[in-house]
Amino acid sequence: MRIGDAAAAAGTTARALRFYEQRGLLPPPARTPTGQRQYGAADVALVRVIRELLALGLTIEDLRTRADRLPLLAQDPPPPCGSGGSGSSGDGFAPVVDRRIAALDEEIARLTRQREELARRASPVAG
Amino acid sequence: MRIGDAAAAAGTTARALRFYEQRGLLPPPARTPTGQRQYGAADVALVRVIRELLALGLTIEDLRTRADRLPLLAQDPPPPCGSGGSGSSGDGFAPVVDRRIAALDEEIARLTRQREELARRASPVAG
DNA sequence: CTAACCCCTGACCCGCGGGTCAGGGTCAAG
DNA sequence: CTTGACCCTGACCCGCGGGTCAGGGGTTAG
Repeated sequence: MRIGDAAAAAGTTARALRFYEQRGLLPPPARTPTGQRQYGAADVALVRVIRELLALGLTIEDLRTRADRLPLLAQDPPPPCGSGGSGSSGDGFAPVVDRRIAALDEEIARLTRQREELARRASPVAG
Repeated sequence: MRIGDAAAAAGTTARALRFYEQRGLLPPPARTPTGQRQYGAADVALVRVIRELLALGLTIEDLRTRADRLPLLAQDPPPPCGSGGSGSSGDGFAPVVDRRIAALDEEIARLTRQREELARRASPVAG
């Protein structure tokens, strides 16, 4: 499977796959003798996981530092929960997920304050 | 008043004042014979208004297209309400404020969905 | 007069997740 | 063999509100 097909199968672009590889999220795939990247179904599943986590607001750097654990999340049945307390799979993602949730709470509160202040100015019922 | 003092009085930096001037938010001030910018109290008040509106999420472009109306907002008593319906002062800001509020609502909803999805994954009570 | 600070313009830098081009090589079908 | 679609790398571009640097000149207290 060449990069364009793999990208389409994962719902993204070839550029994104090269970018993830360059940033260390995606392991360098095998190459044909002429240098073209070759992907398999597992790679496509991995890319889907990466995009899902990015869409949830984790950063490239968050994923890069835990790139070795990403394939575990890509398996159809998530691995059985270990003794880890708050992780989604006993993996190392709990800290970054917790930080992201905290950042989201802060951001939501900030935007809510902005919204209220703007609404107050737009209709000065008591102001 | 030179730029550094005006910036400090408005709670920002000299760089920001030059930037606002370059983008057309702030009228070009008088200059000394040697080219240094000279500001007055009205300019400082205007800069305060600009920063307030930027902090509420309006863009440089939003303010640029209405730069002529900004000084009205800088006056201590806001001008009496005209016949304009939903404006904060019968000015032309209502449209951009409404758009910004809508954008905020959308963004808040998006972040809230992200937060819920992350929380769901972090503690899979019913995954 | 000199030191220390201020100001001038113009240009590049930040984060962040890629998009888009430029200039070339490769693959599959006709 | 040619054509068209695809792939390669490297480099610059986006938004956005400025920060920071570079190289030069102004200003003011001692």
